[in-house]
Amino acid sequence: MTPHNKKIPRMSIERLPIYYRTLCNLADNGYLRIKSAQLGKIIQIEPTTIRRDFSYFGDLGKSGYGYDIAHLIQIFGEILEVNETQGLALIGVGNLGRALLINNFRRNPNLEIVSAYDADPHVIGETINEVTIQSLNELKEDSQTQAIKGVISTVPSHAFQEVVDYLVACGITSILSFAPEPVHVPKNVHVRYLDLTSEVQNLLLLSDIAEV
Amino acid sequence: MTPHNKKIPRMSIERLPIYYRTLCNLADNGYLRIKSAQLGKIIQIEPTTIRRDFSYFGDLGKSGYGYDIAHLIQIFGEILEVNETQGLALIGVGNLGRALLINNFRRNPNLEIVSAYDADPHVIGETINEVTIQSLNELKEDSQTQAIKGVISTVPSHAFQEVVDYLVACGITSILSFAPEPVHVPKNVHVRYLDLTSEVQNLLLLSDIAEV
DNA sequence: CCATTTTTGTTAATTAAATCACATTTATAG
DNA sequence: CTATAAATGTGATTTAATTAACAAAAATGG
Ligand SMILES: NC(=O)c1ccc[n+]([C@@H]2O[C@H](COP(=O)([O-])OP(=O)(O)OC[C@H]3O[C@@H](n4cnc5c(N)ncnc54)[C@H](O)[C@@H]3O)[C@@H](O)[C@H]2O)c1
Ligand SMILES: NC(=O)c1ccc[n+]([C@@H]2O[C@H](COP(=O)([O-])OP(=O)(O)OC[C@H]3O[C@@H](n4cnc5c(N)ncnc54)[C@H](O)[C@@H]3O)[C@@H](O)[C@H]2O)c1
Repeated sequence: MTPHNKKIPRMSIERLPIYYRTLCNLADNGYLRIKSAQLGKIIQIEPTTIRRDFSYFGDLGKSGYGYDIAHLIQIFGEILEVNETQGLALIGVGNLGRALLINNFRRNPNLEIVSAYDADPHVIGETINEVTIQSLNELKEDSQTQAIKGVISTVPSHAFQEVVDYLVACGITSILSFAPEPVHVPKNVHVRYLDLTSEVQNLLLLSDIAEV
Repeated sequence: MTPHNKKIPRMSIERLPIYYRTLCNLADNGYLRIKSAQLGKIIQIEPTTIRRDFSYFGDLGKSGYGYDIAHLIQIFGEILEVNETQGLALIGVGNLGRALLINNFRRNPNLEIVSAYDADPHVIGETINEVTIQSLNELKEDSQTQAIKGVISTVPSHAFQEVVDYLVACGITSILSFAPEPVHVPKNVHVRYLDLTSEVQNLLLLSDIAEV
């Protein structure tokens, strides 16, 4: 059997980071192999969903044996490009941005906030975790001299569209926002939202609507 | 036509908070009515999806007119229970938890972190934004004297299962975690994850796999 | 008041995701 | 080496979500 050539479903890709992280944890704990049923127990995904997901990335398992954890990590790590540093820029170093910068993806060696920007003159010039906060208009030049693969924005909603317009002008195409303000961008630019309020509201809602 | 009696799809419920927020913004800006097509433009959802979603909650629109914004806000607000304060507890007041507590859902008058807990004696006793940080084992009593509708956890992954076990013992059934550690809970307990690393990895991935 | 336009709500069609079910492969034990 | 057990990978099926298409309803403009 050869690897699929069908288009890989969006949801299978979305689950890759979870697979990757879980497999790394297992490897760290000395495990060498895993069966879809065991993995499913850990991350609460049906084994059959796991097997189908994996099948999109090649013939990764062995019948009667399971999957070699190191091999899965190798394959998934390649897709996630964990062997090259993915430089990120942080826009808005308020309370939330500061927390992200202090942590700076400690657990993910290949993700790194390499530069940070703010509009507040009181904040500009301050150094946190070896990153010196700059004025946002320095980003254009920075993005030419260093690889910035994406941006995390923790600016307030009211500033977000304006910031995004500037980022787009700088050639940034991947933006993750903590402000839920919907923005308009060219279709080659991707904006994802991490919407805390919606998450909390849904959490409370789905508990109310007592489970199936 | 009468309201549906079919089961409301998960995804329609998931979108409610976004509808609600957007409609409130429109109302704040003086708008009185909205058409599914306009709303779709703003939040990037197909008008037909919006109309179908709305239809689950009653006969809310008028042909040739659109939807009355105040009416939608009323209906959706009721479902989201925005008129009763939803008390939340915060567990883990490190850098991230602190940012959440300082903000404390400023923009959402009905969501409120009413108590905060940590394990670190240096942190316990400190007051942030009128909330005094307590030892986690105070939560059991607190949850009996004040309504805690849900918990936000910003404790490190390695502590999360232990914290969750305690929360479950206290009768908490809704938990939002910033640590991606998968935990086991009874099936009446809901855990949602806000997984920053996965979001970033997917953001970069989906940009690589150049858009459809 | 009537004709035209707009826009909803929903049935039908489509697309996407998850799951079932099982033939096939490999491991293992005797 | 063979028989048995275990687990994968994938067609077939089911379930869920989205989108298309359009009849019916309401508004608007003579
Ligand atoms: N903190 C939370 O609990 C929380 C929760 C949910 C969502 N959010 C979202 O994240 C945003 C940030 O939260 P926060 O608590 O860090 O707020 P904050 O006010 O502490 O920080 C915002 C930062 O953005 C900077 N900024 C403003 N306009 C800018 C611009 N045009 N360019 C560059 N920087 C600019 C400000 O100077 C400030 O440092 C919030 O507005 C909200 O939309 C925060
Ligand atoms: N900060 C980030 O950028 C970031 C990004 C992604 C995910 N996260 C997740 O959020 C978690 C918290 O992030 P942070 O930056 O605030 O870390 P942090 O270390 O600053 O804060 C963690 C807090 O949890 C407390 N704690 C530890 N064990 C506890 C227990 N058993 N009971 C109660 N409190 C306990 C600690 O005392 C500390 O105050 C991280 O471990 C990570 O899993 C953080």
